[in-house]
Amino acid sequence: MQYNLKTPHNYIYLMTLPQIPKPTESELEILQVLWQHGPSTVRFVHEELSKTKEAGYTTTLKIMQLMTEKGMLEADKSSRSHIFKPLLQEEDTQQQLLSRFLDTAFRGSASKLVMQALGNSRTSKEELDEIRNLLDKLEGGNQ
Amino acid sequence: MQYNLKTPHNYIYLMTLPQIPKPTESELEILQVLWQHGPSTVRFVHEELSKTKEAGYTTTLKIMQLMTEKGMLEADKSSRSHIFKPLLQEEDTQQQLLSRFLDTAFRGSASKLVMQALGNSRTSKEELDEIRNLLDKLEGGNQ
DNA sequence: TATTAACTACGAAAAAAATCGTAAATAAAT
DNA sequence: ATTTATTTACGATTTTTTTCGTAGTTAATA
Repeated sequence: MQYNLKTPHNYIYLMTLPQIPKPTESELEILQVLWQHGPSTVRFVHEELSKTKEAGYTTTLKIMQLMTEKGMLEADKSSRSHIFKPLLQEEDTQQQLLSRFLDTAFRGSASKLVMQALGNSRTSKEELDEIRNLLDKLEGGNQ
Repeated sequence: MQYNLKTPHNYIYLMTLPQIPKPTESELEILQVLWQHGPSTVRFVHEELSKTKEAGYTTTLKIMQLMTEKGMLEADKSSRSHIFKPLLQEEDTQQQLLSRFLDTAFRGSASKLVMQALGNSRTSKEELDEIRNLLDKLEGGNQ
């Protein structure tokens, strides 16, 4: 089952669904690999993580097994190398994390966060234009 | 001593300063109170936190003491109720947390983060204009 | 002055995350 | 058919973070 919070009547699901705990940083790293590359084996995920991080294979395995217990992943065990797919949607999770991060790190000020994010990272002209479009839309509808 | 990463020659300090560990979420909550209200007693911080959170007084005390050991806070012990002030600057810390969050949650895509942040929080016209100004500046200097 | 209240110090424990070793099973290679 | 390699299962340990109780000190109050 996928937790897609954007289906119609999602408020009903939101109330009845078991609460998905916030992924830890290690869990998020694993989710990123799965979101980016699709359902994968532990081996693959571990290789990906090893590019930027030092960790034992069984550590990655263990975390992924725990994530499965927690309902974050689903394991297809039909072949020997189990294939894990994320049950959390990337955007939903990002939204959830962002809203929390915004509160704890920026005391809820989205504009401060945005200013810092833009100020300190090279963002392409295309992306900046995209943001400008969004601004237009927002200012139009706002007041 | 204040860790102001924006002083001249900060690269020298950056290399010689002991590494300040990333504050945990509880630590960040405490820092927020201190940043917002200035140097404060444990009692005050604890009262503030209690508005939104359940926790024992000694818990807050302990965390603040640990933060002092770690070099995040400085305690003025001249009066009985110690007065703690943050040694981490708000903006520096936010920048550090943001850059990490950007990587782990948004795989480094600032524009995605910005779009989601703006899309899902009511931001005033004034703030939107401020962001637009920044966009202008960025696109000017970019290419 | 005696009692009560508010603090800090400190240790210990509980909870949450991450790490790792080893055994058992399965597949692949020789 | 053996041997070797890969994989999962699982328990145990370590590390980090949070929580709390208690003792001792200082200040305030009766």
